[in-house]
Parts: sequence; C-alpha cells; structure tokens
Amino acid sequence: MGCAKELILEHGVEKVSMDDIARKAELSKGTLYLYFSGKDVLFSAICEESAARFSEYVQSRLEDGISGLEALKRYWVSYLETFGESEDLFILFNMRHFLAPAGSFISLEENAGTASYVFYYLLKEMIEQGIRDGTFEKDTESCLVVRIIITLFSQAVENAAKLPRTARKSALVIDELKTVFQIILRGIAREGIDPSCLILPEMNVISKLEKKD
Amino acid sequence: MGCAKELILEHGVEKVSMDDIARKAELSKGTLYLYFSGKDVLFSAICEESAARFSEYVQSRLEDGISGLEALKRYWVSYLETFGESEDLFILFNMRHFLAPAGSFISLEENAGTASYVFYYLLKEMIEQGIRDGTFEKDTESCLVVRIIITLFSQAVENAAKLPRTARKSALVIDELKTVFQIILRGIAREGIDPSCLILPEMNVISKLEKKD
Amino acid sequence: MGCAKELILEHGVEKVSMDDIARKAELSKGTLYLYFSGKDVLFSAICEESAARFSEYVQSRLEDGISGLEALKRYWVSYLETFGESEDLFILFNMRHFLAPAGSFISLEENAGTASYVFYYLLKEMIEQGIRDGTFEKDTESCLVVRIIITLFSQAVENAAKLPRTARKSALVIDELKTVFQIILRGIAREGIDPSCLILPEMNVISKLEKKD
Amino acid sequence: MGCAKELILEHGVEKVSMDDIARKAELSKGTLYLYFSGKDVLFSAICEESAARFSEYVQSRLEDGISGLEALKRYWVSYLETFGESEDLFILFNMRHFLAPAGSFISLEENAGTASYVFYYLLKEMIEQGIRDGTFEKDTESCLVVRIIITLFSQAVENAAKLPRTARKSALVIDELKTVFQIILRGIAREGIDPSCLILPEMNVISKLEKKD
DNA sequence: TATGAATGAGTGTTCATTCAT
DNA sequence: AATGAATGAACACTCATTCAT
Repeated sequence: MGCAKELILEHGVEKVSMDDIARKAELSKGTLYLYFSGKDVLFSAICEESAARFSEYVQSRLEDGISGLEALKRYWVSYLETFGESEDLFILFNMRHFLAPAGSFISLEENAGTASYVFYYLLKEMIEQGIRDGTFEKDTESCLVVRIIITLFSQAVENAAKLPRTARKSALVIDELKTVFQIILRGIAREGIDPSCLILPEMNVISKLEKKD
Repeated sequence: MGCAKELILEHGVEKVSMDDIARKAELSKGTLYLYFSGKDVLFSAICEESAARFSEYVQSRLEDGISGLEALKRYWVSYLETFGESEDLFILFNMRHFLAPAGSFISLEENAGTASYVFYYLLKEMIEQGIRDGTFEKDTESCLVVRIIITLFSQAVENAAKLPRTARKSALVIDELKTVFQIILRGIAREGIDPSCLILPEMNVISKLEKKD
Repeated sequence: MGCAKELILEHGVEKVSMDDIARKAELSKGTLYLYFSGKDVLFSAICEESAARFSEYVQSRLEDGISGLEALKRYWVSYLETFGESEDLFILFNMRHFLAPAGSFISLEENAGTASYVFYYLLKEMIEQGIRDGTFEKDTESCLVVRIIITLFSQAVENAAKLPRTARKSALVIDELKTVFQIILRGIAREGIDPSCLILPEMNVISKLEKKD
Repeated sequence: MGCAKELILEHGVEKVSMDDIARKAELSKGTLYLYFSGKDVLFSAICEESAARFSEYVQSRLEDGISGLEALKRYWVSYLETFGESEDLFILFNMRHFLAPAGSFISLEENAGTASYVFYYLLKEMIEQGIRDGTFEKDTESCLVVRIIITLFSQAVENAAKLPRTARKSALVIDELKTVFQIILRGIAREGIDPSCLILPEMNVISKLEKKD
C-alpha cells in the first residue's frame, strides 16, 4: 500500500497499474492479488487508510464544546499540515473518482462504518454545529455543502497533481484553496455574521512544520 | 457526433472508445477516422459544438447594459432550459477532463478563439461586471470563481451521469445545482448586498418546456 | 505521377500512401485508381518513366565505337548531372525494393521490353564492351556486376534519402558514390590496366549545372 | 526469438508482425510483450544474438599476428560455414534496415558496446590491418568498404530470401557472393599485389558440414 | 470520367486478472 | 504463502482497395 501511494503521488491514480505497484513493492503480481483481490479493493484500502489517518488527525485537534466555525478552521489547519506532511489528503481526493464511481460521495452515506464515511461525517457535523451555533444559515443543506467542499478540494488536488510534486504545496496552490474555502463559508454564513470571522488562518501557522522538511 | 454524444451521455466520456462509437454509428472504424482524424479531434468537436450552442443561447438572452448579477441569473435560466433540452451542457461539463487534461479550464485562456473559451469568457465577464456593479467584492478573483462554478457544475453533471438518464433533469438534481450556484454568489457578494437579490429564479420558469417532453 | 514522385522524394517510398498522393494531386482516390489500378502499378509506372528518362539521357551522350570504359564514365557523368537535376535516378533506386520485390533486378531479365530493363541492359552492355575491349577481366560476370552497381547506388540513395533533401547532392554523398564506383571498376579491371584510367571525372564537371540552382 | 527468426527467415523482416510471432510461438500477444517490451526490442535482441554468435565464431578462427587478408579469408570461410549452419548472418543482414533505419551501419559507430558494433568493427579492423600490411591501397576508406561489403552481402541475402529456403545455400548463391567479395578485394588491393592472393577459398572447404544436413 | 464515402483486416501496445506450480 | 508466466480483450490508429453514384 505504501508503494501504491508513492506511485499515485508521483504519477496520479490513472497512470498507476497493478504491474507498477507489484514491481515497486518487489512483489509478484500473484502475491499482490493475494492481499488485494483487485485493483479497486487495493485502492479502496488506500483511501480508507488515508481517510482514517486524516480523520484521526483532525479529531485529535478538536475539543469538546468547540464551535462549528472553530472546528472548520482547525480542519483547515489540519489540512494544511497534512497536505505538507503525509499527503494522505492528496491521495484521498485524487482517488475520489476511482473510489466511488457510482455517485462520488453522495452514496457514501450508505457506506456508514467506513473511514471514508467518518471523514465525510466529520465535516458534516462541523457544518451542522455551525448551523446550531447560528454561524450558518438555518436552511443550509450540510450534505450538499460537504460535497461542495470535497469537490472543490478534489479539483484543486487534481490540478495540483499535474504540477511537479514539489510545487504542490506551494503558497499559490494553498492560497487558492483557502480562497475557495472562504467563499463557501461566506456563502453559507448567516446574515449579519461578521465576515472577518470567516477568514481562515494564514499558512505561516504551519511554517514551523515546513522548516523541518 | 450524434452517436458519440449518445454514448457519452449513456456511459460517460472515459468509457467511450472509438470502436464503440463506430459500432453505434454503424460505421467502420476507417470511416469514423475519415471524418475525425483522432479521438481528441472528435471529442473536441463535440465540446466545441456544445459550447458554441450554449454560448449562443446565453448570449441571445443577454441585453446591453445588463447588470452582472442579472446576466448570471439569465445564465442560470439558460442552463436550466438547455439542460432539459439539448443536453449540450451535460456533454460539455462531462468532457471537461478530456478536453483540458492539463489544468482544466485554467490553461483554457490560451485557447482564445475556441468556442470553449467563449463559454468560459462569458461567465468571467459576468462576474467582472458584477464586481464593477458593486454586487461582488472588489477583490474577487473572477478566474477562480469561474473555475469553481465550472467545477461544481461538472461534478453535478458527473453525479447525474450515474443516474438513470431520465432522472437527470429531475427537480432534485436541478435544485441542488441551484443551491450550489447561490452559495457561490453569496460567497462572493459584497457586504451589505441584500441576500434576496442573490436568489435564482425558480425552476417552474421552465415548467412549460418540461411539459412538452 | 508527378505528385507521387514529389512525395517520394520528400518522404521516401515507404511513407507514401495512396491517400497522400491523391490529396497532393487534388484527385479523388477513386480517380487515382482509375488511372492506376493499384499502388504497385503506379509505382512501376514511375520507375519506368525514370528509367526511360535516364536511359535516354545516357544514350544521348554515347557515340558509336566508344569504349566500354568511356561509356561507363559518361554513365557516371550522366548520373551526376541527373542526380542534381531531375532526381529520376534517386526515385528509381529508392523504389527498387518496391518495384521488384521478387529478386530485385535479378528477375528483371525476364522483363525485357520495359524501360527498367533497358536501364539495366545499358549498363550490362557497357561492361561487356569493356570486356571485349580488354579493359575488364574476361571472366567478369556482367550481370552480377550490374547488380552490384545498382545495389550500391541504391544503398547510397537510401542513405541519402535520410538526409534533408538539399544535402543529398552534397559533395560528400557524391564523392562516396564515386569511390564506390571506382572500387568496382578496379575490382573487375584486367591485370596490367593502368589504374589511373579507371579514375572517374571530377564532379566540378557539373559545376555549371549546380550554379544554376 | 526462435519463432521470430523462423518467420523472418520465411517471409522477411518487414512482413513479420508481433501477431504473427505470437501466433507462431503459440503465445498470446500479452505474453510476447512480457518477454520483449516492444517490436524493436525483440528484433534488436535477435540481431544482437546473431551478431554475437557470428562475431564469436569468426574471432575463434583468428590468431594473433595474422594478416588482414588472411583474416578476411577466414571471415569468408566463417561466413560460408555459418550461412550453411545457423543462418544467423542471414537474419543479421536481413534485419539491417530494421536495426539502423537512419543510415544503416553508418551511425552504428556510436553504438559501441553492442554486438552489432563488434561485428562491424571486426571487419573494419581486418581491412585496416590489410592497409598496414600493404595489401590494400593506403587511401582506402575502411568504413566505406565495410559498408560496401555489408550492403552487398545484405543484398545477396535479400535476394536469397526470395528463393525457396532450401535453395539459399546453393552453390550458385554462395558462388555469387564469393565473386562479389573478390571484386571488392581486388578493387581496394594495392597495385602490384598478385591477384591470385585475393582469391577466396573454395566452398568445398565446407563440404563436410553440408553433408551433415 | 470522376467521385468520395466506406471498408476491414491490420498495426503495435497495454493491463487487470488468473492459475498451475 | 508466494510466484510469475500466461492471458485476451481492449485500445487508438492506418491504409490499400472497392463501389454505388
């Protein structure tokens, strides 16, 4: 799975074949199929792992009694951190098409129990908390908004995937993502909410992490 | 081209091969290649046609001196109408990945002169007009917003493509799309703009059209 | 035929399709097949024409009572001239493989009556005259020598065909050809023949022609 | 590789497709591509093998301090022997076009390290030794002569390939080849060299081998 | 006489998957 | 548990040739 992830990060999901993975893993194809009964199974497993890791990471940064908006901000910071570190999210979003060919994240609701669902559910909860807090409009369809966010992040990842790998965490890519996120937040914010509340943390927040690289 | 469109509508761009198209068109592969010198040429032609048709349709509904917001509303109505009628937009959005594999609509700016560019440019102009009108925030990045809209519409199309074909124009799909569009508009609206201005026309506007089906 | 020749000169025999020729000739493929019942027929016709033209050219430069060696030298000069002028020979040699797939020029002897045969026969006669003159060894197999010359010239042409078209008549290419020709002449010369007799005319003989270009 | 060689021997390089080879080898195309990643790779491998085998064979028949002329004679004998036995040379010459499409053996000099280069280099060295020995003219261009020999042998092979396979080793074919070789040797021999020295060994030298067939 | 649409077998190549060992 | 040889359908694309008009 590690090797498969490496290859996906390097070349994109679509270009990675089972041959490539087996070769990289120094495994025979037979053995690979022993562990994963098919390409979709393997790729799903990778998604699950990435989703689980990111979900855990985000959850570890949440506290009880936190506001929906605050949670979303921490989600964003986690995103920035993870994006620069483990690239789990990159994988997750990049594989979305492969993963859920039948309806993307819509049908995900049925997949309760999977890590991908947790990942989805987490975001949904944050938005619903925001609604309860009075930050977001009461009639906000949380499911839809989650899908919007995921779609836009995926698109950004897909675009970034075309760039050389080192350029992906560039300020430009991340700044664009931030703008997109903010537009969505403003788009669902309740009237009267101070727009300055909806501004996401600057990326220099994670500068310490980057220095480690 | 008709058969190719049919197949794309039925199975999605990625699953359609030249063989399939030839078979559906009751043409030999040779003949198909007589008309279109390659897969990309054929698919581009389809895109261009769809883009041209939709762009013309929208433009025919615009008037001089119209506000950016009003233009966007008419864009939306055109969308609704076209979506229910010719499925051109469906095709166009579904083929986005194929068309511009390197960066989606980003690099499209270079393709000035193509119908796809007009399609993109039209939307961009509307947003910029909105900025000039004072409807949208001054620092709105019009390119980015266009990409957001296209991405989200594409995603919706992609999701809809998984549904049985008849269900695609369902009130549900369209309603979702409308909500998405409204969120974006609200997300970029200037502070103080009356949110009720940003509400898109009801779909019963096009109910007469649907009745014809 | 003119268009076909152009294309062959530009891209080499193997790369030229009937489509290309029809397009270049601004003819429909149907019409092309009306005149030439197949690719081989068309290409043979071209060969015949080139062979006829070159043969006539050479013959016009021969006189009665000329020695075999002198005739061969005039053949060489004609070659130089034609090579720089009409490129008939280039075509002829380049198409050898296509022309006579069953045994190249060997079986040509059966094709008595064709211009290609005349072309072949001319050379053979020169060598046989040289034998009668006492310039070449008595046991020289004229047929074989003709084939050697044709083979080597063809090879040179084939190599030259890879070069940009302007470079083909370069001193280098021609000088190599000359050396090859001289080696053959020396190889079949009778013992005691003064080697200096076997030296071919310098290419500045044709300098006037080149100046015209 | 064996089947590919068979087919080349039977129909010539150009007519042999990967499908043909796979079918003959009773292998699926997939399997064939498992062993050889492409047509060029497979064909190169065959060439290399043939070149290596023949080169080794020739080298095993050479001794230190041998004259260039003597070496060439042994080369000839090796040729006769190999030609009647393994047909490696047949393949090698027949594939020349495929191998080095841009200039045949000219550019081969760059491919130092390959068996094909060794094959080429061996012949060149023999000629250069002959020049040093005083057997050949001082101004002989060894590279050119090697190319001449290879071209002529290839041509002979190509012609022979059209014959029914059994007739290929016939006295006639081989005798012709011998004559050709001798003409070249005489063509580059220094003045005063006794022509009888340049006569190649009779083919009955290898009559014992033929009896085995 | 001329057209040009149509053909169909063929090209090299890829890849998820299977299965005897 | 592990292998790796084998598969075969799929892919985009080519081209000499035919034939109804």
